[in-house]
Amino acid sequence: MTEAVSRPTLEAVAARAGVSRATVSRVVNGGDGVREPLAERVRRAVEELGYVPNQAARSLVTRRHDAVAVVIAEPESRVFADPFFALQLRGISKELTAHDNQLVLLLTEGRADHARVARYLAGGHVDGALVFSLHLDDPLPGLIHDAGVPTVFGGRPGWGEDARAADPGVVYVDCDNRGGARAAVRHLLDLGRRRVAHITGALDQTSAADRLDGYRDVMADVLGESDPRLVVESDFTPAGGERAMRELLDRCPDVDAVFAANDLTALGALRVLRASGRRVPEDVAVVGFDDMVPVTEQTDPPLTTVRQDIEEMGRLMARLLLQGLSEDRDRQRPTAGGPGSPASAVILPTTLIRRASA
Amino acid sequence: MTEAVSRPTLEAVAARAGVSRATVSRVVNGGDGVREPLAERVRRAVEELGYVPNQAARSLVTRRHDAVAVVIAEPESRVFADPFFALQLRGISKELTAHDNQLVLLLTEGRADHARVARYLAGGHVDGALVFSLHLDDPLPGLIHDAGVPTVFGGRPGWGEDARAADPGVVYVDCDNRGGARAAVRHLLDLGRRRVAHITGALDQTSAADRLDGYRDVMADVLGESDPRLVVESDFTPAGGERAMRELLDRCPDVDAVFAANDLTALGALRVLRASGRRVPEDVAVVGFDDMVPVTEQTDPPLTTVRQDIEEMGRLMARLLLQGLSEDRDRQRPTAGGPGSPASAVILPTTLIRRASA
DNA sequence: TTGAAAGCGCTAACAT
DNA sequence: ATGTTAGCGCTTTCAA
Repeated sequence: MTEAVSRPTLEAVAARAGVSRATVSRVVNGGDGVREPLAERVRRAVEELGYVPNQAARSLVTRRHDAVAVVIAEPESRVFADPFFALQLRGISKELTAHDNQLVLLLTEGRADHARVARYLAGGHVDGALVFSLHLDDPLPGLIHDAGVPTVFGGRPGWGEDARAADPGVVYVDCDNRGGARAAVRHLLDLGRRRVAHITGALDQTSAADRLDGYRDVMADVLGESDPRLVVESDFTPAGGERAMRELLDRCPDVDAVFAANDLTALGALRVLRASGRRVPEDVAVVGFDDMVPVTEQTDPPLTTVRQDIEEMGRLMARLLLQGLSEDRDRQRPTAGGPGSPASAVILPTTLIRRASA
Repeated sequence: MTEAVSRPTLEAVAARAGVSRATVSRVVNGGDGVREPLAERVRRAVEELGYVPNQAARSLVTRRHDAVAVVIAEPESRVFADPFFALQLRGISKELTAHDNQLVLLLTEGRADHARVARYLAGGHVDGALVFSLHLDDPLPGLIHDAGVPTVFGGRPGWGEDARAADPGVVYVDCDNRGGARAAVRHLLDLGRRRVAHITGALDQTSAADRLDGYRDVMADVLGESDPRLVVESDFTPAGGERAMRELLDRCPDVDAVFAANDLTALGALRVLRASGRRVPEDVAVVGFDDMVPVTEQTDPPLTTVRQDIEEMGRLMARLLLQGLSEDRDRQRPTAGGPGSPASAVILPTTLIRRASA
């Protein structure tokens, strides 16, 4: 264990430079209003002593932390098996870093942790929060709201239209799940497929629900009523995809296309299709969602999918939050949301990426 | 954006409960030395006001933060494509949470970020640091040492025996890379294979170097001098594994076994082997390293590999750090390392997991 | 432009 | 057992 020494204070720097603490403080924080020769002396003293401001003391008076919490609420930790979160984190980290903010990661392993997270957020450790992967009945939004921390959600929060209307200040970033799903299904129909199935994601998440809606939109539009047996519920994992695909082959052996709720699910489906002797795309065409390149380019055959720019979503969430924070500071009052406030939802577009699987 | 309100202070709670700030402080921090009726009154006041202690103020006086930085120094962000980090993070997060510590994640996207990280660590935001994925010429250990933050490294730091000797306080957790590699290669030889190749990891990391050493140990032992063309340098990624395997087939078409530096590499190798028409394990046996179950169980054929308990490593790193911190506090002085100090290296065992690929 | 001084909210001696 | 008080290191009026 490396040693931890007590660091010099403003006071020490001031003494060394022969000025007051106030002057040192000014220099350290941008230094306007301090004449050059003096400022230089202070800078040298800072350098010589290796002075680094004590953040706790600073926060105590400024009430800023330059830190943002990232809350990932994935009970049955799919969290990291899925590159999805990783990519968002990357985007967030980049944006925060660019604005000299720190990232405090709060992983919740289930209900038990919610109180802890709420307490932390209420504790005023961070200036704001970025929250992911909410589920329908998640108590977190309520707790976070009560904690009074400016928050941006990743993905449309799912606590119902009523609550949504009651709290118009909610800000979130999402991709056009429904539109992307429509494009995928339309593509399959354009290919001449008629028995187009859908393996859903975890339906307690809005992304999964929205993709299902998109699928239904197009099926209903083009084919009139669609066969409900063609929809199998799953959970965004490869194993779930396998299970679902098996069930699908069982109930509808004549299926000729599958739209999977994400690439990981498609991966599982592909495996089962191959094992069952079906050729992709000749017998069954497959489309995924997300476009995790390491996955989609290396499946056999390479996966046609709906791309969303996940890293950009992360970056955008962070940007929105920081922007909101600085606006709050400018007007000395937190934003309450409402019509005049920053966009309360940013929906990123999706693109269909054609590869060999459909 | 949700609103942010100004929270009640100790003072307010004290007023409401009709006691002094000190008493409230005592109750809030465990409450020994306060008689029950009073304590109860305080607790009620806390409850009614929704009081949450201001962490900045507390840290200012206690010099504790109950927060630990996790530094992941992976320049060319393989960071999240590889479940490895994710698993470690999980372990760390669990352990920290159990001890009411927060996790501050510092991702570095290259050299440029090192100064920032160093500044942050020196800024006294966190009580300690957990540092991963160092490379041979990494300046980070030096910077961290200068910052004077208690640190535990993940994986044997690689800055040479000299520096290592100069700083005996270095603590790290690693798995028995060399021993694991030996077991893998011995297994292949036991299978009767004689042209056993090794696809290395990124050799600027000690884990890769140690696995290579293990391979060489056994090859030299059993076969005497081994053919250097059987070793191909790679980088721990699937794409790297593919490249390396192609090169290997090129130079040694008679190869009958491959020990890959990790599972991801093995994945790439398997693909190339299949594409080349070789059967696994009949023509070429393959062994990986790590045992990322989602990968190893779903390759075709399932991958024989050397298991290390990655999550446990993370947990252990955190535990070691927290332990060191509390000891430091007990003796009022940071640990300087040395013989009397806590274990300076914990090496976790590895196990060979036999599946179908070898 | 610079300095003096008053806190920010909390803990920890020290009194009582 | 409880209260009083003195800071922790910093920013920020307010005077000079």
